[in-house]
Amino acid sequence: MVFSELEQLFLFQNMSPEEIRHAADLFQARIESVSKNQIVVHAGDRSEELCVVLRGHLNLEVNDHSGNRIILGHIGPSQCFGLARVMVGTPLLVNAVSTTDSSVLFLNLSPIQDPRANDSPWYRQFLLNLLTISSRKGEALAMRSVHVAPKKAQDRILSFLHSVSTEAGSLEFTIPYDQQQLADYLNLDRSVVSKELNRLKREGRLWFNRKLFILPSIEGSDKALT
Amino acid sequence: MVFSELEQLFLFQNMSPEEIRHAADLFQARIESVSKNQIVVHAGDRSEELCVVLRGHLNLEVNDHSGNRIILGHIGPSQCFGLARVMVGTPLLVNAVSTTDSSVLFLNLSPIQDPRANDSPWYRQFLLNLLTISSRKGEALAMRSVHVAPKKAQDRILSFLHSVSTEAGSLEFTIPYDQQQLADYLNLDRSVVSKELNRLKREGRLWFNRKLFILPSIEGSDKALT
DNA sequence: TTCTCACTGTTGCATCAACAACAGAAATTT
DNA sequence: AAATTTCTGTTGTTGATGCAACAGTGAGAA
Repeated sequence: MVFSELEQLFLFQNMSPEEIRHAADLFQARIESVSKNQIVVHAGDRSEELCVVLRGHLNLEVNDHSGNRIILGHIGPSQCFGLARVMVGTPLLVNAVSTTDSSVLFLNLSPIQDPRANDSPWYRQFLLNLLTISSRKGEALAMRSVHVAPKKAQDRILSFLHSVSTEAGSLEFTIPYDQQQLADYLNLDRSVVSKELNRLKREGRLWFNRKLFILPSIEGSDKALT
Repeated sequence: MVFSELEQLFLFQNMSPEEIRHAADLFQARIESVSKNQIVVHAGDRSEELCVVLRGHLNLEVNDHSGNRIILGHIGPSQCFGLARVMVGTPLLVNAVSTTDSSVLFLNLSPIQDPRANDSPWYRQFLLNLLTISSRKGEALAMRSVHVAPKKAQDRILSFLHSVSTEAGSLEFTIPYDQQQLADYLNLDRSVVSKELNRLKREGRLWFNRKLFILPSIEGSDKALT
């Protein structure tokens, strides 16, 4: 177990290496390597483990009962998922699918509910970190809901791209999805995504190549992209 | 301030009346009454208050930049919202709109982040309760994402209704939305919702009146509703 | 009771996304 | 380098949804 990389995680923010070691011990921390396109955790899973991505990328996917794929979000390095099922006790709603080779940290949080377990001084900080993480996840889901809301494909795409641009703090950015995945994230057909992206490119309203995007500096006035 | 009703809240689960009093004091608890159709908290609000509905009903709404209304969810008695903005520090994404006369408890959570603030024994329990609440909110948002995903209006409606039925533990249940609100929740046009609901009723696949719904006991075999 | 207003039912039309299908380009693999 | 696979671009057709508009119904207020 390499503890040094754990210190970088937001999950352990404001905790000393010693405290992190305690936590890792209490929660039976283990690290797993997974190759591309594996289901890291299956929907319906009931284990009480929190999953933290150390390296690589995962998508959270639901398989509609009509067989369609819904992508609810993306989990990058230092982000995590699976908290809700520990706290609420419901089975995992999504498949967590690796889109690259990845390594994932698993923490069994069952002791978290046990009243006798902890008066450790770090415990309070750890709960605060979890709370922040959970809140961020909620915000991300709410943002997706907003991106998916517009009736027209163009508006959905632009809503998403502007959001990513803002988060990145730059007009040039990469998105974590290829076109098919973007379509599944925005609840659109892939052909429509391709069509609209290329229309926007033709009209000079953005430039893109694969997962790299550039938005014009001032909306509608910059023809440098054409 | 009526503390007795606070003891019923999940937020204060496993806390003694004394501890609840302490918490209410620390977080400057106050209760506000609001009449129907008021915006209880505006989108963009940056206060650090957690809001708990004591009586009445609120909807969480976003106003699309195209002027369309998106309903992200419903807040009933003992449920709460506004946690994310306290933890993450982002302005509130939604308007919280009362759909009935309501009373709302406000708790200023700013001290939650302050390390010196608390070694109170109840603090850990309070954080756990917040964590559970936050997780539930996330689950609700994820469920909505699934309900909104199907391409056909019928499937969205049935996905939502079955979900409410399951939560209610009964085939007879009421939904917290009228037709226009349901349409905004499912990202559909109201005329389509009306059309599809009545088609389903005609086909005996459900019965409804206003906000009351009844689903047949065995999918597709029960004609008692016709 | 009557009046008013909010909610619901229904229609026609135009539009846009879904779907299937294929061709070309780019990236991996061998 | 060649081969294979994955991703992207593009095209028709179809059908469902969006939209606007109005009528009917029921609930609540005066």
